[in-house]
Amino acid sequence: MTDTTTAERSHVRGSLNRDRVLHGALEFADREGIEPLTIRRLADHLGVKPMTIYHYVANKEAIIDGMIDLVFDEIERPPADGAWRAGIRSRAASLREVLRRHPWATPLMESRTNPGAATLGHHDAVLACWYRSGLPLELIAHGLAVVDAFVYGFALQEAALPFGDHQGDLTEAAEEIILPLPTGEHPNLVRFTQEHVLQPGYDFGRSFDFGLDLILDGLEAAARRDEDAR
Amino acid sequence: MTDTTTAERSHVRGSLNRDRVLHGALEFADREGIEPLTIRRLADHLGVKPMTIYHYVANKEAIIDGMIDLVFDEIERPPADGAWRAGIRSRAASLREVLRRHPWATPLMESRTNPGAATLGHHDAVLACWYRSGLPLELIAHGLAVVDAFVYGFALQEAALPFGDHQGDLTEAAEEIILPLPTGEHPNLVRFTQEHVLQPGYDFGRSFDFGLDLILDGLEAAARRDEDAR
DNA sequence: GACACTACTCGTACTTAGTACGATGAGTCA
DNA sequence: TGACTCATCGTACTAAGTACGAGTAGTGTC
Repeated sequence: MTDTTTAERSHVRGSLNRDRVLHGALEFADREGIEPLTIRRLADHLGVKPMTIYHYVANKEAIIDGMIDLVFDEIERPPADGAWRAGIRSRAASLREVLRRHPWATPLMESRTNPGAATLGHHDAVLACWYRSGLPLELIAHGLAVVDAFVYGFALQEAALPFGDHQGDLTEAAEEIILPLPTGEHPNLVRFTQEHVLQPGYDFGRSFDFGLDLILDGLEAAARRDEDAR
Repeated sequence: MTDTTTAERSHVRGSLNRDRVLHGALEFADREGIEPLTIRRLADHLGVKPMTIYHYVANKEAIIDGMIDLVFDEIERPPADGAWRAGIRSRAASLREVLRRHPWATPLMESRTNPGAATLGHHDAVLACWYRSGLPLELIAHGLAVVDAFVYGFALQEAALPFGDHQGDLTEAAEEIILPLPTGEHPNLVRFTQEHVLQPGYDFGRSFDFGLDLILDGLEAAARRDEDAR
């Protein structure tokens, strides 16, 4: 969205720049996770020595701020026109997809105190869509909070699934963690695992569309009730 | 829930034990956050030297596992009888309250691969309540995922609010972050801040009950539709 | 009462982080 | 050519996690 022209390098001498640092960090975190992301390893990944990085960013915190802003930049914004419900829906779906690509980011998205341009722009565009709905302000605020809570929480749960969400891993993990439990102590956990999680075709992600539509339906119903009440 | 008898200390000599380590860590994290929680600082907090701690826990990861299990232990479980909706509702409210007391815990609740007894027991009790609802399995799975996603996501957002959620802090933060933005660049952000967030009596938390009821209503409606369809 | 034993505590030190400070060297322009 | 600039990096300091093994204070035994 915010187009990252590679322009501003007037001095071509340097092979590195802030952009490459941030994208390198993003790649690294996607592959290895955010905890293993250290300045030294990032430097290796970028083919430079650790201290070189500090020429482009103030410190590690600034790198994380920048990474989160890159993530926000990837999220599809609701179009400036069209039905609000479709806009909110597709933005929510996009947010979820982006968080699947960057599972380490979920807990950080709303907790950074130094929002970047893409972050602010994204939130502004989302608010624009909500405002366009014509819903009463109270409902807009509720909708905003509930939809985002749902998407972030869902992403948090998806991130906790044994990686890749390629069936096999999940099956394996379920069998390793749940089934060997002391016999009979957690009957419901075992039952649910066996008759649902371990069934062929099981897909946690299916609950996403279900939940999102459930929430949007509920909001529209509330809007109708609200309208009738005046 | 899992009652933590101080019994198993047959040798009274030691002033420390695993329990005190974990509770100390919990207190520390509640007060200072989880990042500042280091073995050295925890040792200070407990009045011992760092290496003493390792007599009671294998390593820092084990401390975090234990802390999360303590948090799960604080969550009110749905009672073994009574209406499922009330059980799910009060458990969700309790989960949210617990996560408010331990905001650092939210991202970790579902991502630890070494669940403790309280964690497993909690999930088993929640599943029991869902099963008691008599909803079709597919709906149970959706309900489970959607309610938890909502609560965790909501907690994540609440944790991101300038601490204490004592009005003043939030007002201050909103004024410091949003209002000084480049004039006119984020009209919706500014508008929403002014006409909603900065209004007297604003309370983000109100959206919790709204969202939770919206989801539960939606589930009941889906259950009715499902029943009619057979 | 002396002694060995055990459980707990801690001192020391090694490894891996973040990063301050200043040196080096390559290109640029006068 | 020499002064200047800027990107890169070497060195080193501080703070983490924690391995290893030494001290020590009770306890039970003869």
